[in-house]
Amino acid sequence: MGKILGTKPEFRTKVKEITEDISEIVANVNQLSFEEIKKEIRENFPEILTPKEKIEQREGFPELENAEQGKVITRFPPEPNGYPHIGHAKAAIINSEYAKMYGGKFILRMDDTNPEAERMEYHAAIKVGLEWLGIKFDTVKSTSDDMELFYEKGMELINSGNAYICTCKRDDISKNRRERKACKCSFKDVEKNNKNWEKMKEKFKPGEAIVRFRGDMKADNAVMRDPVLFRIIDGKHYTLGEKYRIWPSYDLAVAIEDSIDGVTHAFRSKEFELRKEIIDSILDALNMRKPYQGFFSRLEFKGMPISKRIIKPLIEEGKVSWYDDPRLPTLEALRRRGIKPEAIKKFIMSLGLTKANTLAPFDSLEAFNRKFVDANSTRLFMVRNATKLTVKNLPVSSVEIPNHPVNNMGKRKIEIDENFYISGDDAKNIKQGMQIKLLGLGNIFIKKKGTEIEGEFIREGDITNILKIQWIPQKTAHEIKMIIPKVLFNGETFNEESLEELDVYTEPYYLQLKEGEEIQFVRFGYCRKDSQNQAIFTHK
RNA sequence: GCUCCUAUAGUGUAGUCCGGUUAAGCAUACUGCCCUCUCAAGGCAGUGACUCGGGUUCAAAUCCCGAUGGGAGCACCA
Repeated sequence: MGKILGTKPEFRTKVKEITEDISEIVANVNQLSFEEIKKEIRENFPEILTPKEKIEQREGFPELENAEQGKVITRFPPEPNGYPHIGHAKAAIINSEYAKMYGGKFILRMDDTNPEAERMEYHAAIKVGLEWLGIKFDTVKSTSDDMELFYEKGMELINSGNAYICTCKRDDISKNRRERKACKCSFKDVEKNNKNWEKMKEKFKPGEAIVRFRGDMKADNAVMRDPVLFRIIDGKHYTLGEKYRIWPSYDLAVAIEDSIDGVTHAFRSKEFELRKEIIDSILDALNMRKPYQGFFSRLEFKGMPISKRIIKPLIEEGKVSWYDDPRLPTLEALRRRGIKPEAIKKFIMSLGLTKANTLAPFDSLEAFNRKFVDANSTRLFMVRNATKLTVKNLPVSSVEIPNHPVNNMGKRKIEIDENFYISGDDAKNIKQGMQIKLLGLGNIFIKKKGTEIEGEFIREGDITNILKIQWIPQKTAHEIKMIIPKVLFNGETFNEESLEELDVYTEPYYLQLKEGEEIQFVRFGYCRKDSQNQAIFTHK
């Protein structure tokens, strides 16, 4: 019924009549046996039997409103006040993808209007992180490049009566906001405001005076209740030093920057949603062009804190090593862990532009990553909880083993004698009298099982349904530390077992791999070579 | 407390604006089978969802009202 009305809209006005017809037909059909129905369909409506065509999935993000090919400008405005993490990646990817989608421009703008928080170190880390992600910008700038412009626009707002200088105490301002009451400063005339503005340049101390936008103290949206436009900060700015002491607030800076930079579409995370109104109001008061503002949900992984507030104490207490600790969701940590930038991008694209809260489990990122990593990670043997195995009658003194099961990644030669290590877990499953296969080597008959195992080479062994295990020759075994990162927090509590460290043996070929290369330890999982003596577990 | 945002399988989402062509698509997870000198990858199949209660309508995941859960804002941070 729905289908009929959907495909033939002309029937919609005659719904009553059709309903009767349909019930009659359905009743008739129901009289028929299953076989008869089948026959009827085959003879008269064979198209029903052909499988449905797959619905085309949209590639990338949804289309934008008011977006013209070649004219979209987006931007990513991080504050250089910390190391970049997966949340930054989301904002950067969404904005840059839209620019790409419409053949437009993408701006990186360091949002540095709070000298107390910002540092060159973070500025650099953000650039490194974005470069690693493969994000390219057409323009790189800093908000602080435009200080003179902010002053000019600030004066304009003061002179047009859209802004005033407030010398109330912080607590009173906050109280008035809550009670939706204007303070006495709001009634000062333009002349007085101009005088106070001059005084802000030297005389007033930080905290004694601020410039406020004349919003609406009665507004339901609390950020509209005369927000701050400028405040005095005496700290040393990381690039401008002590040149300025009056700094624009986020609202003013973002509004003006996006407008003059020609940004057409600005995407920010959801917590800024209420600021849309104030930004539009400021631009209206200045008669400046308003960009479209879009919002998306914050991205966090379950049990992996993003905020410095939580991470910093962990570092100080030595619970995590540094911002690149593989348990953290910083870009540097994800890189060390073996997550590929392409996977991060795909993953973030898959989350879409929803405003619903996202607390993604790490597995979905892992699934994307596995696909990128599988094709070119070297397969190597590695054993843990090593148990000794001696094998008699070996016909060869070395074997060549391919580095990848399907792709041509070369072979490696392993020298062998009768002494091997195998994994303790495998040793447990081995019983006297059984046959096992040492991968790439051949079948072994188990003659004796004790704390050590003794076996004998068999030329023609079983192939199916026997234990196939990896091994390491004792004489060339290379010991490395295997680091297995796990979830940092279970709910609110720190997971004391979040970092497992294993001493394992691997092949000497490990030493020839480049640092940072992805390896799949056979029957264990994907790992990234962190150094000659350490590997980090990426995922299964 | 006030205000705003949000709600689709275990998880993440598509669809919602503009009700019908969807017995709700995809990914991941899980299960089973195939392939396999890895417990990976690959191939095939399967389980599984529209928060709840009203209303409008011939027809509601989709529109309206209410409730409930989750998140955010009420900074001289961004």
